[in-house]
Amino acid sequence: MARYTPAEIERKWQDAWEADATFRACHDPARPKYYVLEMFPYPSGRIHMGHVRNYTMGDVVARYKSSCGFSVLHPMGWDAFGMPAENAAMERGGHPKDWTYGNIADMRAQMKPLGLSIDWSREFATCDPEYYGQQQAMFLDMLAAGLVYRKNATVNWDPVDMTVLANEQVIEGKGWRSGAPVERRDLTQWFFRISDFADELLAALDGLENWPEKVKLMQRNWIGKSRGLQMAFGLVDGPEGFDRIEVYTTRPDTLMGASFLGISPDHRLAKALEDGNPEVAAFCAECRRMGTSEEELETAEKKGFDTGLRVRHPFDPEWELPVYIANFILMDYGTGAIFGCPAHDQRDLDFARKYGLPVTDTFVALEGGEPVGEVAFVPPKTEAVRWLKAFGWDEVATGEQAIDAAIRFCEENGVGHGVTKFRLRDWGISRQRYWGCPIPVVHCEGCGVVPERKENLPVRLPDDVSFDQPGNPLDRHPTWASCTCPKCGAAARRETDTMDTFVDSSWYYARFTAPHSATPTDLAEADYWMNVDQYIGGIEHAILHLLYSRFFARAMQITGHLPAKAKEPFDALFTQGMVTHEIYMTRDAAGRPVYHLPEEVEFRNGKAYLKRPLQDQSGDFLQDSSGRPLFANDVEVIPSAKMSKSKKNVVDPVSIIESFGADTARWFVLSDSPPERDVEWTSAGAEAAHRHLGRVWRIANGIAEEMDQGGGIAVYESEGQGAASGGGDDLTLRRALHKTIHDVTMGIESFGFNTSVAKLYAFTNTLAKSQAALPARREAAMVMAQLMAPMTPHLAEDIWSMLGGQGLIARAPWPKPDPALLIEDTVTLPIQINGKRRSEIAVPRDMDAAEVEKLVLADDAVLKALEGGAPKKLIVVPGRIVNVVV
RNA sequence: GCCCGAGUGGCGGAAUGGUAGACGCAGGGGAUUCAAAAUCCUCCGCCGCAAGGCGUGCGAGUUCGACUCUCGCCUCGGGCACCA
Repeated sequence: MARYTPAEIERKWQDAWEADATFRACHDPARPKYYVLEMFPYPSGRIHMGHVRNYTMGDVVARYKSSCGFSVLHPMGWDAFGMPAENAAMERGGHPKDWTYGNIADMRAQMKPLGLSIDWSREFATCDPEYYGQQQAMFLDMLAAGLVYRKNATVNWDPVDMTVLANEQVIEGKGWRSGAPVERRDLTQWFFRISDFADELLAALDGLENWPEKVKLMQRNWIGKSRGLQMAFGLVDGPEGFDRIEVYTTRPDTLMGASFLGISPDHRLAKALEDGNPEVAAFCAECRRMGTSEEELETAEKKGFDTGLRVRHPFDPEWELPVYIANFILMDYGTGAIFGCPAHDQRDLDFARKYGLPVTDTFVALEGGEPVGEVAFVPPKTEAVRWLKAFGWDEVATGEQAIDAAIRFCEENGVGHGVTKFRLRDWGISRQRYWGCPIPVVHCEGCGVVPERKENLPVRLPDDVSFDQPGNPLDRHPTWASCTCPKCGAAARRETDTMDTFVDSSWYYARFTAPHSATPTDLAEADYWMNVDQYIGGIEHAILHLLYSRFFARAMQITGHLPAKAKEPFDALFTQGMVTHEIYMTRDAAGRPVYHLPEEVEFRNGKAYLKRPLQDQSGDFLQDSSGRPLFANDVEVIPSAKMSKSKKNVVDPVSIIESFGADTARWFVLSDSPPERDVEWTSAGAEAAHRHLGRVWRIANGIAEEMDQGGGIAVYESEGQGAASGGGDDLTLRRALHKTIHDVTMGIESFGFNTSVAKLYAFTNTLAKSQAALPARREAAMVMAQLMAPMTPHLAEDIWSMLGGQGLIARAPWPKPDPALLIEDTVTLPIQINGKRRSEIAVPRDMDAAEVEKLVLADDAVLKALEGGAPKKLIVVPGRIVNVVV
């Protein structure tokens, strides 16, 4: 008997699509367009199951929309700049360019067998000079439009490697490679003025109806719009040039509870004090040894240094407060200075207890009203509290009311003014690295910073670089930075910083609409294809990548590279979960964990064993603490975690495709878990998926064989429609089929792919057991193949073709359910007694409530529960449920 | 530390405020087979002989009815501006 052979049919149908150019995106004004985009991958060298899941979801949408008559754009590219290429060059030699392009070739070869409906003619990598040259052109346009500027910013500096470190390269305050304590250092860097757009980026979130609420909320919090009071505390005998400290606070209502002033170690005053005082200098230096990440600042022990300076409270000249330099105050936010109100802020309270500062309650809870001890009293601003120190509002008022009144009071008394501030900071894009897009400016002694001329773009990265010494290879390259000033022609020096790789990924979606245009975009193409109708990617990009892209779309509109309608580039966003796997661990003689790949482990009687004893790199067998070879019954199974190389819990899609085929991998990653949640890869699940596809194929093949015996396809062409009028088993099958069309379609439309898969499983069972006539079963199998086509396209084509379908299933129109077949004549009404299901009755769909009540009251279970009495209440929800309250 | 999310059988999960556990995995029983693989049929939340009772992380609440809504906890995961 014929068998399902994925290796053969997948190759066959991929060739057929290729020959047909099925997935070539076609600018067809006569058809509505649909742009589906998955976040493009970083070319690490291997695709992983997360990629398979991400791209399969996009492929389902792309193929489905194509069947629905849309002209679909579904491109793929590579987010190809970034640190791993340089790390590889440092660790293993070689060149980042070779490493990256080699990885791209490998990953493309691994991806192609998945049978994704991608228009590969639009492929590009962000490290292509063609791409980054256009990015440089846009940078120059943005510079001319005033969207880019330079200022000082703080970086992590490794004093041994003489290099700037990324936050992830700082481990417990030390450089990951050198182990040297990291310092903070100020460098002049390029910034995009994203904070000018803060209010708009915030307001426009409301219009993004098809974005997940959680992503919008995260962005709202990130932008962090706040209304507060900016005011000054007068210094008592401050140093020369300092008579006041400007403070921004969102809680001016607690001003009467202030007990100290805190300033950032990077504050102008702190720097001035450092000069004359070694102790201050030492404290600030210690603060600067911390990393730059917010996480590190917030979790570090809160420390302060009493400057000895005092300020006067604005409401009482006799009331003086100490001024501390504190390690947790960011210079970038507000004014770099705060007043501390320990009673109503936990961090301030911890600080006050540590340094023996007073704690003054300004309000207490309406009930209870205990004074603050070791836990600050921080109720929601909407909660009414009793004020002990109000100035200008009622004794009982909410925080919000008090804040408004406090701002008003302060403004009236000339103490300060209400201001709106944003947490969002400008986007620093300078990176002191080689493998990124060069910033196209020139430093000229006479003219200063001069933009490169557009005709000189791209400013290409030099190929002759080495990574065998510390520092930025561009900076120490003997000739690359030497150039002439575009303005005066004098000898000048190129900017050696490159751009943040987030810049690359902030406009690639626009480039896909015209990937080979000689300008960053082609407005006619952008106008047809934009916006991205469905964007799909990981939740880890919820804030930065998506916010930067939204900013870039606006900047591109201002500089004429995108039409106004593309201001919000992603109409709909879907964030998918990760693929996880169990971790298999043993311990070596020293008790250190040793991790094992899934393929090294086998299961017997529910326990995990190693297939063969472990060897180390030199081939010696590893031993456990008692000297036995590490082998059987030593494997500890740790619950699922994100797949990572270090834990070896990775499953290689290539080996899955080789043993089961792409359709099985695709079917599996779509089944089981809802797309937005993590899915656990299990070999049993993969085998089940494969078994099912084989079953579907066999059912279809059986129908095809019956057809052959009955005279071939032609006989059924004319009878196909006749199936609709058949009664009995034919009708039952067709009802189930049309219900399945409806359910699967709804599942795809709502990103409930797992439920679509479940409905297809269920329908397969129905079809397998159906006694319907051959034409009805043939129709059912063909429609089922169509419904499966977005998920398992090769299998679907094969079934379509063996049952006599015309052309490619990829080009067949999506089936529509017949409404008449969706309505059941009889419905089963569950009967609840006091909310618990106790019985059920079958009634005609449209029976009126009074009739239903009569039947219910005659039901055995109801009679028993009533014990002869009357029900207290009888609720009939027509067509759904009945509840009897006794 | 701050922000966001998720918790349902042995496992992954399903369920417009209306039959909790669809569908799949694992497991039990059976058919087929010399035997096995493959395939097919069937049972399967927990306690209980049964009647019945209990069940959606924990504790309250709203409702005729709550996995679903509200409040308070617990646990796990993601993000925190130079990883991408």
